[in-house]
Amino acid sequence: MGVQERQQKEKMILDAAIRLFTEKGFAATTMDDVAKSAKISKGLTYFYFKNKEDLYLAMTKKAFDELKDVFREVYKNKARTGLDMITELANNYVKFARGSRIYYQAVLDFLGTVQLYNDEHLRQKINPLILQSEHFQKLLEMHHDCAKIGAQMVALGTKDGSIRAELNPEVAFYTVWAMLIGFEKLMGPVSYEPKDTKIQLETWKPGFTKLLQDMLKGTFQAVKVQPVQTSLF
Amino acid sequence: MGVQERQQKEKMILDAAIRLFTEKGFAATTMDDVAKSAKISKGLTYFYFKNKEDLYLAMTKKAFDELKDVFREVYKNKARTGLDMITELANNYVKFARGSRIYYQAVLDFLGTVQLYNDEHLRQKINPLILQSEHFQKLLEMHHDCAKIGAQMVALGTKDGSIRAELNPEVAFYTVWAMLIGFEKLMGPVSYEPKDTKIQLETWKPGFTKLLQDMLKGTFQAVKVQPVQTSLF
DNA sequence: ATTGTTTTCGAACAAGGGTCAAATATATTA
DNA sequence: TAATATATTTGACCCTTGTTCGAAAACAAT
Repeated sequence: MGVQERQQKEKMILDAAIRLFTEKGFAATTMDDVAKSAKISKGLTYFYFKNKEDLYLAMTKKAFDELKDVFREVYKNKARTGLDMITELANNYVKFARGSRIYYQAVLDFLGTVQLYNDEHLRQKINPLILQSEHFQKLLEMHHDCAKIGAQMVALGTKDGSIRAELNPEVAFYTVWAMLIGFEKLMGPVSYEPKDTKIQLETWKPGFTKLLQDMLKGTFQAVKVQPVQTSLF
Repeated sequence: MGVQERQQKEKMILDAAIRLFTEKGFAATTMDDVAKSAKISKGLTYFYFKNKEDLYLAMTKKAFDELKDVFREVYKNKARTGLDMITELANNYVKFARGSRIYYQAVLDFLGTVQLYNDEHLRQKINPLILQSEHFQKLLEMHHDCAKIGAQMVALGTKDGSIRAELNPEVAFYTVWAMLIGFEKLMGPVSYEPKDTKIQLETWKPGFTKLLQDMLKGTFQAVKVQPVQTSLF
């Protein structure tokens, strides 16, 4: 069995797993399910993957692949301002989160794990070796790649004047990213907000986008406009 | 055994559970652990709590209690601008997230759950009854309370001039909250950013805060202030 | 004292993740 | 080709752990 076929088989199993994770969630998916779905014995899945978490990490890698694609795809079309890029990225990021829930979940879980290992207290206990693992380093790198592309977009914006020149691209982009992560998280509760509340999905999304753009370009532009308006009276 | 004593006992168990969740994490904590730690039999824990998740939800309620306190505590001191309040809230929110990891984790998990049930596809499968459960409704309400206090702060800010008057308080506050959630999530990876990267924890935190404030007050205020400062020279 | 109710326990069940020795298939060598 | 080494595959089995349940113990009411 060549390397070719081995990877083929791995992919079969992983695909089955992802399908099941998507349908029933990670916890509710048993290794038996995966094996059955891939038409092999349970034991064999442990031949190709160390354990259930390993399967999840493999999926996480695919998730980051797709996420990176989202970033790259937006970055590709350079015939517009940096702010436009960021705006489109924001839209596509949310689309990605919605469209590939398990993938997005995997990405967030990874961020959570990293965060966990920053805690002195917890680093010892749970599983001290993950941080060094290949998986982990690779994922961290992919995350970093995304951030780099995003920062590039902001950098372009500062040059073409669509984004405040004084902003540090990395800092600004990480902040934008933070907004997106939080937006997606709060989306749920907002949908369940009682009817009498002023915030609703329909009002939040455009409001959020506006604020995001304001933050990047500043209200500086508005100031230039305002005097003109005042002078009308 | 009066209601008094029953609640006492419940609290004993819950406290034991929380202690263990904190130390070893939810997954690694067994019901045996909890029982042993509370000095009762395993079966009895199921008399007081429906199951392990019920225990977690009980903890989530306490988590939201504390979170609400964070909001209230900041809101209490009214002798300052709305923007100052939001700034302090941001600091305390992050402090809370760091200081009470499991509590914060529980809050985020809850948001995740809500989000899950917005998905047509998933709502059917996993557990269709949680949404209607008392727990769930109560938690949603507590979340909503926090949002209301936060929006109040922004509203104050729009009145005292520290925050752009044209902002919708609810929209603006939810956006701030989103930023905080994302900030905390991205904290981990940022700490692990390779040394050659421009973003580091030390640069991000102040940069983030600055952007948050810029977003709320716009650069408009800065324009008003600047002339005064300039005239000093 | 007797009966009913609440609390408590510990044994047992079932599900599921993970292991392993043996069997089967495949490749290599003589 | 036969024999041997290696790689793949299986299914039975172990072990942990969440959860259930019947019965004992403690307590309250009659």
